[in-house]
Amino acid sequence: MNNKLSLDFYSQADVVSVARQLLGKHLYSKIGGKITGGIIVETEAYRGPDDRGSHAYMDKKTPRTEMMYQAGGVAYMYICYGIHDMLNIVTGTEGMSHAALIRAIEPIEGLDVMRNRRAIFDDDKRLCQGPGALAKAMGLSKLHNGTDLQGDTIWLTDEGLSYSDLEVMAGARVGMNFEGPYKTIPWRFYVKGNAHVSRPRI
DNA sequence: TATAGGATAGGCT
DNA sequence: GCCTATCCTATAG
Repeated sequence: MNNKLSLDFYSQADVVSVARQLLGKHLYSKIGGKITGGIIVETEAYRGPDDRGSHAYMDKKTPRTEMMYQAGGVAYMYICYGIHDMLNIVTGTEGMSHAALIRAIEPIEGLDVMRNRRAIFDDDKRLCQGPGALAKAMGLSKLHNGTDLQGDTIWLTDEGLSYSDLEVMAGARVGMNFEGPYKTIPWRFYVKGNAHVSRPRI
């Protein structure tokens, strides 16, 4: 596997473009000696400091957001609603607080492991459908915050698959509970008609 | 220190 | 469709 995404990819300045480019890339994790992974089919871009939806809005620096300011190519993970772990890909250069949330993958590797972690045995399309579900299926938690994506714990590859603009939908991000332009800005990208995309398909 | 609320998912009406 | 578990984080006092 020599087709890991490079630092050049992660250091791109435009996180919205990166989120779009991530569709079709493969995401893998190796946790407890078990490899799981699949094709990214849904992402969202978070562009601090101007993005009100970002944890780094207004350049907010806290212990939690610290990882978002690292140079691109590491994981930013945090817990949402006390229950769900979220996996983000940090992008841009050091000091930029940009990140792309991975919301859903189409599982292709380690299906049995994912079924067991999720305790779902009769509906594979639900295994990684949504950011919390995906992290659980792949064995990821906020313990993996800061993981270097060039390593062998979490990594992304280009397997030659890409989706054309005709196959991709852009819409408002999920869970934006505030008012203003960033509530509805179309920074959520997903593969049209793909069964593994999470709920709100609008 | 105390407390309100969140980039969700699953179960129930 | 509506409801809420669950606990960490951020912010205020």
